[in-house]
Amino acid sequence: MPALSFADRVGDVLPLSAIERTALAYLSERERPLRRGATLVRQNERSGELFTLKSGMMMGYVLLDDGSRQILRFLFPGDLLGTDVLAYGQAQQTLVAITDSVVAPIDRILLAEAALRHPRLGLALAALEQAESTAMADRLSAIAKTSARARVASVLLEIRDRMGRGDAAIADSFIPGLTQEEIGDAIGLTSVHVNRMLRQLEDMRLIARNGGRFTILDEVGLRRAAGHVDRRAGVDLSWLPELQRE
Amino acid sequence: MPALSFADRVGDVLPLSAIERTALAYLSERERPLRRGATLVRQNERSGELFTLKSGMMMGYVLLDDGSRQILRFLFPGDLLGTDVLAYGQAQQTLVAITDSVVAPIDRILLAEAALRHPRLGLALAALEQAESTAMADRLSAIAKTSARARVASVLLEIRDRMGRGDAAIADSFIPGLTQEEIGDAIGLTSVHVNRMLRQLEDMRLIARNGGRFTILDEVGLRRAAGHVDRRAGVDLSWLPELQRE
DNA sequence: CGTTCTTTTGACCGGCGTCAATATAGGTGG
DNA sequence: CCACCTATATTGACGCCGGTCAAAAGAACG
Repeated sequence: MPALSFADRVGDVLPLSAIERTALAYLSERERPLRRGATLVRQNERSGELFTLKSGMMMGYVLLDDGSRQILRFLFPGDLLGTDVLAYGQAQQTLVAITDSVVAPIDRILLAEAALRHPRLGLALAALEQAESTAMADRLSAIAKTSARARVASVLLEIRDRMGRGDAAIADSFIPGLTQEEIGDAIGLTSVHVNRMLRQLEDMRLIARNGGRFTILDEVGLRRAAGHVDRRAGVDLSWLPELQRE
Repeated sequence: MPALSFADRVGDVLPLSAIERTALAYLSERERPLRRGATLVRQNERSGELFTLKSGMMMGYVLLDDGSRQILRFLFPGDLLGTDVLAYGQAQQTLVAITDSVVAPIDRILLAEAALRHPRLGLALAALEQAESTAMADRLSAIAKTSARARVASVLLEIRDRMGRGDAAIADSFIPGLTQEEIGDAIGLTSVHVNRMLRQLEDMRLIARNGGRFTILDEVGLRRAAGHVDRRAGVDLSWLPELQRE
């Protein structure tokens, strides 16, 4: 089962006391459904909320001066969205639903108050931000140093892994639900070249495609084609000192 | 004057009470000098400390499977280094001194205890991490979408801006102290091509070079060549609710 | 004052973007 | 349920940006 609520996500990182968990659950009681293609937050828009993605799939991107779009991350259930409102007065990226989705809004002031009452939450947030930074560093390295084919293979594996976390049945056959243009905007390629690379991977018998459905035929080979992007260790806050006052 | 201590850096983001400031100052009392080229932390090394850079210039990089190096960030006085030990048991990047430098180590357990006693610190840390993520997103976008010339122009401007923060006299003439290979490793180019782009910028009368010294001849032109990398807003935590218990 | 690192320049070429044409799918109104 | 219409996918031709290889000239350092 995927982590769906905010409390679950923080709890992945840090064992929460019952009191902490209750405080967090209180923050994200509401739910808000989004249609495919709907914009949740617009870049540079002033906002005082962040969100948890409860179901569906979304993306965060920035628009560059030349009008092109850089997709920074794909978002899956359990992910925190729009955390930039913690540090900035306005959103730093646009958040759009790729499929029909449900998010739970969290008011940043309520969140801050919870963190002031339960100080471990602030550190857990810092750790989650750190993990996000590290993931972004991996993507940056991949874009800067690896070939188009490796990047396409890599993004396929990532999507599969992250979709699969919700449904173990999606072992090696899945429907990304992304256009080739979106894939390209995420990894710094044109849609035309993404298409060529997908054909190559197909010709190499690493994947098969049928309609929108992808099947991984040779996971080891695909992973090798991706250039061995070893997954980093998970967040670990077990070293945190205990301090009563709960 | 640049922010040099950890308390100063956090204080940039959040007005600190005297008690908070004292608690932070206590964390980074020691100093540790580093020779040019010295490695402070090695990737994948287990560590329980983070650092503030008090003087000098450093860089953080990762080594990729093909043996190449991706420089993730250049570090200047006031910056926090090695914050990944907060979320991970081991360092996620290698930290090396580019010039002779001085760092102040901060024990992560002591830092965590301080944050548990002064909860606003945890949120400030989260905000600083968020800012780092945003900066990395900018670099990723630049590497993915802009030309080699724009990236070189951009990194020159960034280095100048960040060096200049320490010494206002360094308005438009400065010595980066980076090899062209290091510049290339930061922006995803070979040193050969960095050299070609520097020559182009010189031929365009945007910059001049003399030994290791760079002079910006036409800042507007250089900024245009860099592709209008608009600086994002600074971190702002003024919305944080007050909550006694200090 | 040699040795090694860095810079500089030229020749060459391949990966990926651009442009364009066609096929296919999805979605909408009638 | 069909006709139309737009978004997406696919493929080919062509060209350029930036990598690779190589050689030589500085520059730094013991």
